[in-house]
Amino acid sequence: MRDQHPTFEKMVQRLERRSPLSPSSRQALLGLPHNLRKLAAGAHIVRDGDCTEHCALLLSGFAYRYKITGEGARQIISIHMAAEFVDLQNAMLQMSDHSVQTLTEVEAAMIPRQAVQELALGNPEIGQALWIDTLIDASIFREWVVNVGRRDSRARVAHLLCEFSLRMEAAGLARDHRYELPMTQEQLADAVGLTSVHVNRVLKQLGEEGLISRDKRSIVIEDWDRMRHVGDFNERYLHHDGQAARAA
Amino acid sequence: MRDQHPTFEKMVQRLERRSPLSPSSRQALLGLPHNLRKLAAGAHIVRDGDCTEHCALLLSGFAYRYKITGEGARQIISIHMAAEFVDLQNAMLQMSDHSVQTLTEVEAAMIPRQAVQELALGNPEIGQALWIDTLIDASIFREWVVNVGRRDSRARVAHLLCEFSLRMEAAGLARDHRYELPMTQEQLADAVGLTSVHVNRVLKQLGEEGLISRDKRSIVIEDWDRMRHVGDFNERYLHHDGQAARAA
DNA sequence: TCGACGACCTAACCTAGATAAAAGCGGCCC
DNA sequence: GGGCCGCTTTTATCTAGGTTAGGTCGTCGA
Repeated sequence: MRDQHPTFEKMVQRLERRSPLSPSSRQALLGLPHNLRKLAAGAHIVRDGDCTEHCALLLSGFAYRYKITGEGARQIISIHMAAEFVDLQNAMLQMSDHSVQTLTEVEAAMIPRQAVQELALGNPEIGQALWIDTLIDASIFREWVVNVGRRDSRARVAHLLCEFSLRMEAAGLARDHRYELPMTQEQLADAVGLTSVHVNRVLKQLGEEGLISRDKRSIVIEDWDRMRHVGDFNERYLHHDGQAARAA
Repeated sequence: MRDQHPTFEKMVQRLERRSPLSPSSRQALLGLPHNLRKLAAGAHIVRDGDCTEHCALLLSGFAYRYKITGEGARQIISIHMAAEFVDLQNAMLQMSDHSVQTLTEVEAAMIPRQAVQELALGNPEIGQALWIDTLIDASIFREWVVNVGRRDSRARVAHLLCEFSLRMEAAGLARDHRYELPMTQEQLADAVGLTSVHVNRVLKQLGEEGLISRDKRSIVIEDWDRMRHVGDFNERYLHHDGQAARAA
């Protein structure tokens, strides 16, 4: 596979944080066959109903997962960033039940789903690491159900900004609660189940209260503790910390 | 393990619908060590923050997964029925990020998490089957994000009733869109992100429109097609159909 | 037989957030 | 330099669903 994109290394580190990997497993992951694709902002990686033949690993840029209701409303279900797999979900399930679209320009490694499956089946250590990775995705989905189902608009937006901040930092893409939000207010609205008008009001208010400041798309969380409180944010669900699974 | 509870067999069938299992894998699953527990309605199986040592397989009865917000509101995240694992999620992740409580009297097989992990690591076929099982849970979470984020009250309730109907039938617990709903209107409300008062309004309205009829907790969906439409329900996300993964 | 309790139901009123419509405001392309 | 387009911001108005409060009904236990 010639010289590997450096983000592969980050992906392996990400998996390793939760699940031990032997040197050979590490090599196997780094050696996954793939071809590189450059995608413009707004391009689709997977569409609802596709029978996916590839599993995309994001090498740079951002993407989001969404569904459209019968009424035509969009709900964004998760946001993904470099070193994350999009559609490990769909690599194992025959047909995609949702769409994934890029937020920014994206470089992605398209890995044949066969290769992922064979690796997971042939190497239980890797199988387990990938499994845990999807379990953490599921944990984030659960938190989003709560966010959208039971928090008011202020908390919803604050919660999303907090989640983003921590995930960006964990990915090495931000520091000091300061980052570039790669989405429009309309996309933000579709992520928290509000309208863009109302998201705008909330952002303004959070600014006036000194909780955040922003300039164009860049966000600074000025008062992390208060923001955490306003957003009812507890990072435990991200499972960023340590060992997820004890070795059996 | 003496004589196995018959629901173990159903659990194996459930897994087999999506992922092939050899006879020996089947035997290994049936032979999982466990002890039986009988739980009263309203008992906790796992609490948010617990370090779980067991993974519960529901043998009879119903349970639900939920989180409580800082404001004290409850969001129900999923409902589980016989032959389903609750907390396969938590068996692999160190600490539970949510609670699971019984809706009815429940018999559960408490399987030591070590045993599940060893089996998944030692037998990739089983590892894959369990992985896929959790991926389907995740797919349901995604649909719930949409339900709660972007559908109006009528559609939300209808959607939940449709999902329940199909899942009950798939589990052999119902027929002809007729079933016993094992939850109060308040729990229903917490599942769809509404108040119980409003759920009551909506149920009444669905009844008046001839979409459902009910008597105490028992529900009959009188007009499945219309109900499906009202609830914007597309069962694909349940992945009930066939092969989820092609054998590698 | 009488509470006590839990679930269900209803009605009157209120508000958070939706909707609609338009004005600013950069870019960017020609 | 001018026009267009996508995004943000704002204002005014409306409504779906929340809140509060109370009533009904069935069950269970004393």
